[in-house]
Amino acid sequence: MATAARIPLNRDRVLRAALDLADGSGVEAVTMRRLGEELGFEAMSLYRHVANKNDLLDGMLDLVLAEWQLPHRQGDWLETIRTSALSVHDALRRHRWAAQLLMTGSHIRPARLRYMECLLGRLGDAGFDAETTYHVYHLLDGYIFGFSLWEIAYTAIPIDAEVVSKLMQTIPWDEYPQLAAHRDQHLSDGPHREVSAFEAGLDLILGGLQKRLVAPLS
Amino acid sequence: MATAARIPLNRDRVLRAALDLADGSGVEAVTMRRLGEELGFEAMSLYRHVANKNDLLDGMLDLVLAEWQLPHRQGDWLETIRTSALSVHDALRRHRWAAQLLMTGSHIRPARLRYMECLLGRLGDAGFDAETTYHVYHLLDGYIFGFSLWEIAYTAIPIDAEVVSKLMQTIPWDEYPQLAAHRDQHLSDGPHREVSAFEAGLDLILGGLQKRLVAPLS
DNA sequence: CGTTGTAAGCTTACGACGTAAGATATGCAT
DNA sequence: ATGCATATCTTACGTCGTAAGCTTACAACG
Repeated sequence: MATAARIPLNRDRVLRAALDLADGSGVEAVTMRRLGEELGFEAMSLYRHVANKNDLLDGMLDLVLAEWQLPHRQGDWLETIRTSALSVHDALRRHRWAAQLLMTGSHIRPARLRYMECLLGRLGDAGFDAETTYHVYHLLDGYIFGFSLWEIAYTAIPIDAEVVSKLMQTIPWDEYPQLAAHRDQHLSDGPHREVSAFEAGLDLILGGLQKRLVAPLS
Repeated sequence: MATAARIPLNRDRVLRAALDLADGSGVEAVTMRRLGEELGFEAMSLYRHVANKNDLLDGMLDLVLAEWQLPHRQGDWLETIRTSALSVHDALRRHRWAAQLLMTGSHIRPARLRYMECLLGRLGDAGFDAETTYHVYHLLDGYIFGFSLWEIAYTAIPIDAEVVSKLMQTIPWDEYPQLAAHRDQHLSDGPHREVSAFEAGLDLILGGLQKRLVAPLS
């Protein structure tokens, strides 16, 4: 660390170090002092390259948003939106902290706007009228980001032996027989390991939407 | 405030004051010092009634979870789950900060476990086999909480004239024509005001699930 | 060569935060 | 009056983001 320390700092180095730190230790570990230490500089030196902490977080978020695949305007609309949704889901899973940042407002980034624009355009091209597009957009956006957020919240902690034994002891399982059975399914290997609830729900929604599109008055 | 100050403190008073403070000024305004001030006591006095800040947040969350309507085990399963989902959605909208707390783990409360137990039981009663119940549970839970979370994040700021004018200036709308149209729909009155995307998506999912239940191999 | 301007990094300090440790006050049983 | 338990307050520590100002390093120019 000491050898590389004197390579001068720049915004990109700061942002990538912050991203690595967040990936490894969670976004709450990203403090100016800790980040400075990681880079071999004093905390206040970072302010030469980043306006303030919020700007730092924005920059980190931009790096994640760059991993999204936008719903482009050619090909089957169902397939396009499906692929894009999965890429968003995956990017957020790779950087769990990003979901938190997306929620705590004031982080509306250009890439996010571009995503919205593309999705809205794709829905219009698919044949939805303006009124329907308005609702379908909210539905899809809410599902894609919401589900991802929730899933991330529940898989934030890696499930090792210690966590399992703690859960086993903390919760009065005899009061919750159904939940205990569900827990066993989680802990056992089996066919359910291969299925993604996110994909399943997405397909239910997309399937329903397609039916509405073909026969809107049914 | 000074007159009521000498009514002795108790856990319930502390929790309700914290809830009011969070409802009014956001969960980030709930600091021990500010909360003490609100009650007319010193910050450290609160620790007689609350183990630490995490315990305080847990207590606040319990008050919100008490507003959830569990999916009971009689009547039509679709209707039961639908009603319960709407009650969760509404409770979280009433206390937006609660969504944030639900996400940042370690806040698994008994009421949340009871909710899980009920929903799992209801799915089993409805006729889903164990394997399907496992996935349908994840799907519904992810949708209900996820969508609510996302919706709350995007409606956290009350939309007044100032916010609107700021958005108008900040965003280069000519780069995003579709988004501009969507914005206009938001700002205009019209039939879309009456429709809830949350309900629409929920119905798409529940409808799809019912079809699977009736004809699982279609 | 010295001088000087600028950018990069560092030091110190302030007011927030959660909370540990211990001092004080209040009320009640003896 | 005395003793004790409970409730409240005081002081202090280490964390955070960051404002203000200082020091260093280097390039341009005479």
